[in-house]
Amino acid sequence: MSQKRAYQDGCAVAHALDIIGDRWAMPIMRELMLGPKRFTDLRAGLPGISANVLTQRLEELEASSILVRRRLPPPAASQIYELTDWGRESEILFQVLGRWACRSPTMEPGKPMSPVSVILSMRTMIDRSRIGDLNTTIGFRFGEEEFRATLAKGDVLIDRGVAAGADTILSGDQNSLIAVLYGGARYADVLLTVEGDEALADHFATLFPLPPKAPDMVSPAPTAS
Amino acid sequence: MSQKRAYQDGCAVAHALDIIGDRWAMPIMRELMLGPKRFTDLRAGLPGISANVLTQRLEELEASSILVRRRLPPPAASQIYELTDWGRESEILFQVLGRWACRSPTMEPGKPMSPVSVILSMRTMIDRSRIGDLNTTIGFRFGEEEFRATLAKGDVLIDRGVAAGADTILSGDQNSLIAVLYGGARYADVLLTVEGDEALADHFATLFPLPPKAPDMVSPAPTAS
DNA sequence: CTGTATCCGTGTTGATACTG
DNA sequence: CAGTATCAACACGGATACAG
Repeated sequence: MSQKRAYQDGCAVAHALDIIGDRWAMPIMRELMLGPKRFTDLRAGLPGISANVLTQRLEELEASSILVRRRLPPPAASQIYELTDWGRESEILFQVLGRWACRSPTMEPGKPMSPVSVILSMRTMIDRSRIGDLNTTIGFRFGEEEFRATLAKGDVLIDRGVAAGADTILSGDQNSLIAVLYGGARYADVLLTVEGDEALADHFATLFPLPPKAPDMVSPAPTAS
Repeated sequence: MSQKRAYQDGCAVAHALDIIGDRWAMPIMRELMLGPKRFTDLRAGLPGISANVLTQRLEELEASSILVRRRLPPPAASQIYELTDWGRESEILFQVLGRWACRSPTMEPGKPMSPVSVILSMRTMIDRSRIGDLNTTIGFRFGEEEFRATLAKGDVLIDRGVAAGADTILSGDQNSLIAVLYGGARYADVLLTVEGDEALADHFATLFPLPPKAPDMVSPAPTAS
């Protein structure tokens, strides 16, 4: 007889919080954003979550039509979790939330990130105006997971995909890439291997400017007339 | 010695959830979005919150530089809570969250909203392309709170402000306005009083189109090569 | 009147162990 | 691999009492 705790509020934001405001809900969605995953793969990208909580969140997210559970065809008889179209449209939430939060006065860098987080952060933070006439492909290998960034016509597409064949391939620890993109580190100083065009890899690292930190104060007077 | 539960995750979204992911944190920010409020005013806009939880959230939000606590000058010796600049910049979170959530297959309308929620929903949902060359002011009176919408040059500004002097003034129950704007109800059928230009009030109500509901399914194949 | 502190019943969360 | 069961710790909501 567990009536789920809910804001009794007509506000759409309150409804959003009712369905994705529970602990771990959004990180789970994040891990599925670049393609379906199995239960165990989800746990790997969510250090600290326990199996029972993951089970419960998956049920709730399925009930909210954010994801669906599918059984793979016979050869691999396992289950996978996959975002619905509407669930995938929530990526804008992650982008806006990420852009706002990275300016937090209390955010401290250096904590580990999952491969999917790193790729999504690139999708969020890349400055398209800096792409210019770059026309190239960059591959990423983080553990078992592979991704690819395609830059062309001043735009970029970053997605899951085979790294082989890219003009440059970055392999190793995804956290090291964060240190390079946002922390000013050089590839030589971190746990990343660069194969192929090294100049391209260096240029790529300049496409991710960090916005300035927010001052923790309130400006003159918002006025309530 | 209570170390606050936190995702140990470098992802900026995880940091965002660490500071605004707790229950009631975002609704509190919402209530402050249109100007500072006192403790008791906050409770009024947040039915269901208990005093101790509100106190705790206010402390945490202050520690995160989202709001500041100020003591008003002598005459009214009470405290107010006010968003910082960065806190106010979080409105984009509410807008994106609201636009995404109002398409939820499981959202049911009709639940009560606070005056601030209603005003913020207008800021979020108004379709600027429908404003045309309207040049007018509309006032709102919900209980003690007054707001004003100024339409000019194809744009709109909606804020706290005295309703008197507007071309049309809508007074009464804020939930009734929701029914008119998004539910197709007419002013005559709800608990709202229209003073002034009634045709304007009717036209105003057509500026808030609802996006279509999301189907609860997943499209063909996102491909994970 | 405006908050703050404390207690208590309950539900949620999280760690470990275990089963199909 | 994919979860379920159990149990301890914590967070929440409500009530009450208290301080400026």
